[in-house]
Amino acid sequence: MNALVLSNIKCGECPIRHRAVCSRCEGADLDILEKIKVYRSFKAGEQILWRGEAMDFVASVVHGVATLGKTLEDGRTQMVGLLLPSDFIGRPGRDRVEFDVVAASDVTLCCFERKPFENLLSVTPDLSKRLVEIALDELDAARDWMLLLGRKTAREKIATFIDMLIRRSSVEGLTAPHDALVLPLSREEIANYLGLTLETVSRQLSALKAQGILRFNDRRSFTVLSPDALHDITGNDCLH
Amino acid sequence: MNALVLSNIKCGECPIRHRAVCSRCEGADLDILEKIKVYRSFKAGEQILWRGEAMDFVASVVHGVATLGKTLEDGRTQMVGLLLPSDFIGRPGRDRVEFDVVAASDVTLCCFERKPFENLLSVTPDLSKRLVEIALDELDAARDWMLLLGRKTAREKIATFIDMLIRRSSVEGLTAPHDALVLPLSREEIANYLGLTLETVSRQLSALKAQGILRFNDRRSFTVLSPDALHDITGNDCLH
DNA sequence: CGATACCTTGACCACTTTCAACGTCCGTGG
DNA sequence: CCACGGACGTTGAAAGTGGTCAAGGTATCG
Repeated sequence: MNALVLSNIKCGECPIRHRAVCSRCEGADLDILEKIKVYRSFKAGEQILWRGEAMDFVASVVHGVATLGKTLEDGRTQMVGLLLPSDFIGRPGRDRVEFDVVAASDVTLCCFERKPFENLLSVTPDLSKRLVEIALDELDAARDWMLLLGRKTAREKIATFIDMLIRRSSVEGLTAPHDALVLPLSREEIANYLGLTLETVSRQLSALKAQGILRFNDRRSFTVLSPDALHDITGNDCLH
Repeated sequence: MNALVLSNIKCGECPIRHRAVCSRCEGADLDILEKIKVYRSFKAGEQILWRGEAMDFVASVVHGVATLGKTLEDGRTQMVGLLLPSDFIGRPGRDRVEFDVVAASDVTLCCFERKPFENLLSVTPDLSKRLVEIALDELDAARDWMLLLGRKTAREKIATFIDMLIRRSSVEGLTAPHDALVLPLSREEIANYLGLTLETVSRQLSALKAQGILRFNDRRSFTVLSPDALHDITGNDCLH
């Protein structure tokens, strides 16, 4: 890991405090976290961690979007996770990652040195409980994505992806003025997330536009004109 | 959950003791587990848990194979996990499952009542550590499967599946005499695991047979004549 | 011995990928 | 300021992989 070190902001003023791994920590515990944390920033496209690399740090995403990806020998890649602000990198008891972590946009991480963090973990049930909760949420998300990758059509995959963006649109960086949403990924990255090619992604987005379900302001920002129609396409349980 | 209750065997004689959730428990902790455990058995094809159902029990698989599956409204299903002997059902702090659990063969479970189990969990770090470890292993497995579902060809999927059977062949129930392996699932179940149709599974197995990589004794049991050739087909990192 | 569930194989079809060309946006340097 | 170049995105046509539909085969259990 090789990145700019920034000046920290106080935990009390942190925009992701309410959802991040530290959300249940107060007082003395928070003081310790405050002491061992370091902000680091990465430019869009920079590799944050390489598969198999030892992790000296665990971290929360403060700003920006990062991707977790796996690659076959011949270069085919599949994204296995998307890290938005407040999401966490690092697992209790594991010192290396099994995938590449890449900054999809400019990213700021709140990094904790591994050793002190694990020490705190062993004496702070709130922290370790939260971490287990986060891991289980990721497991649920991974399994939902398995259903998408294994059984959904290109159309359903795109609709599901955008539906997920709507659900997570409260996090910073996914919204533009006038209720517009922002695609946090390029067409190629979306393709790698959905198990498609970038051409298919582009065609399906064009199709949703042609059907009046989406309206694009520019290549990255758009408005969902008909959220219900979109949700119906996802193939997921209907809401009513 | 609705199943036969069997007479228990002693934890000390349990075939899955060394790998299961209880593997790190000794003495008094094991005595408590022994007291709250109940063996239940299910016939092949029986539903063990329904998606969304409240779980009164958590359990380890003692004998047999169970599947975790998700289903879209129109009936398409994707298997999101395979439970072999020693694998665990149930998550710390979660009282319902997000998928269906079905017995693929006759299954025996070692069930622990939820409440006493969670009480024990909160005072037995060995047990909760092991449970977190299990959840993280499942997360890794889920992500490997995402790569398979999103990016591998039918041929690679089948090869990867059989390669995995070889790796896990030490567990009871996957081997037949003379080094033969046993498919723990029907063609349709394999298809649901790999995001294929049963016809494609059948064709790919026939192709591997035609190439002299597999030899079938009957529909469920076969011998891998060329493990290296099989592994090369998986698309995973080569071993050397 | 027949019924049924499971599996195999073939022919055809559709969806997604592949390959290719063109378009658009944006930063850089003349 | 505009021209150029490169990254990114769109669209079209052709190809190919896996799906669908259909028929027949095989094992197993009454």
